[in-house]
Amino acid sequence: MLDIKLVRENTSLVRENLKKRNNPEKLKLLDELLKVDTEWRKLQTQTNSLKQKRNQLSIDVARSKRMGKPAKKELAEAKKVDALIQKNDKKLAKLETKGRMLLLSIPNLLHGSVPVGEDENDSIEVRRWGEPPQFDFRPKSHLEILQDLDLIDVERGAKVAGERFYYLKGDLVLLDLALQKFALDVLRKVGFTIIEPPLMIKRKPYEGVIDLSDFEMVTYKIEGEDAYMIATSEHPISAMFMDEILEGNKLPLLFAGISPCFRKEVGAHGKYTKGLFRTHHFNKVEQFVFCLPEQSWKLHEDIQRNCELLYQSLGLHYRVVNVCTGDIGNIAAKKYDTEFWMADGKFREIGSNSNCTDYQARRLGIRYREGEGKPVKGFVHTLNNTALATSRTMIAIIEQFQQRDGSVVIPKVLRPYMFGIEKLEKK
RNA sequence: GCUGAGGUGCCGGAAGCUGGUAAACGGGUCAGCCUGGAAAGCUGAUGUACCUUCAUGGUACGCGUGGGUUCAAAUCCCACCCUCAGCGCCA
Repeated sequence: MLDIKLVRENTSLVRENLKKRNNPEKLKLLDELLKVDTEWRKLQTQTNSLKQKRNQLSIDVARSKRMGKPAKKELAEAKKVDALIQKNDKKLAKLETKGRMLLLSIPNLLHGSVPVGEDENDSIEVRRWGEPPQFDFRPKSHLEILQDLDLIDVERGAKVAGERFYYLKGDLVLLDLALQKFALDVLRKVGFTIIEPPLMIKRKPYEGVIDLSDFEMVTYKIEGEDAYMIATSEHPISAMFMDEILEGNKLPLLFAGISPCFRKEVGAHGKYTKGLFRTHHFNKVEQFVFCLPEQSWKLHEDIQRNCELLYQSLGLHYRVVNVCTGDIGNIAAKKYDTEFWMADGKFREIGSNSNCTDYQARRLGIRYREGEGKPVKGFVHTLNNTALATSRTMIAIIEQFQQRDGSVVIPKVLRPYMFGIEKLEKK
């Protein structure tokens, strides 16, 4: 959410920003927002003076009563004023809701370094690490390999839980756990606090974190309860300090969240969904940062380095993309996607790193001050970056390190976490 | 899940809870005075929104949240959230 004052006072800046996004709808919404806001302010002022009148009449009534005099005239007048106030209050509430919805739909201000473009094809590759693996045989997809090795059961996953659920088996489970522990160990060493968040959260904090449309498209709701399954630990962690004031001298707060992630994936039609790539739940270690505004751009690069360090230690071939204006979404001011090489020769997303500046924090009411007792200075900045999503990282390992005999070599750094196993192979 | 107590400012914490302008007392922070400088002391300020202005000033809102009754709600009524204590259930 942007600051409504910024929208009012610096409309041209907001307008220019929207033009870059290849989304003319949003410009219309901005105009509507300005109209609603003007109307709201006018009515607010009007209603405030009506309330002043009512308060005065109320005092008059009280005074008359104390002196034992009837106050018929004042009561009648007060009733009239009150009716008007109630009417206005209803209108105000409507305008306020409408204004808030509109304000929420206005996306964040983009950083100057974000490339302007229409869709993912206009995003710019900023670097590439490693070399694509060379095979002297036809490389298989991870799903083929895992099924050949009897490490996954997709059919029974579908029978019991539905499409895009699965059973992981045998050493593949160890690999999943090893990746999580490995990521936590690395992040812990560079100063992150490990967090295991609640896996279900209430509607109100969730509204502060995601777009309304995401409730339908992404999150599972528990029937009959005010509870939603989290789609990533980013959500409960960002909502953690909702409506709180943080001490500036204790920032930045660095959290390494670990949790399963639950996603409906309603809008996944036409996207790549093979095997473990896009499933209804997966495990993930996430980096989440609360910081001062002046710290966020450096930290954005820092946490990018962290996740790349993980992929490099695993020896994976990947590239980093600066996501363009048409594909960046509403919340981030700048976003890097990290994409890994798959056996069909294409790069696909393994993680994404967003600097949300104060956009998320304003919505959640997370502010900061320089120290205890000092006045509140503003909203914190928040950043989130995948450290390691196990499902996609496992795909990368399996497809990039597959062998002619159908086995898969385990990266050396993971072996201490899985009883020294060197290969996934047929038992 | 049940029973009981509670939720008040930047923080602690009291009174009001037989409806009539909420905030004693203590602490923090900021500004001013004092000082060679500081501490202490004294004085004032210290939430949000809207209008107005060069400065400023004015109004409304604010007692966990959302409703209701009333001219008027911290106070009365309803629903919900959370904390603590006890009981119950439970890996």
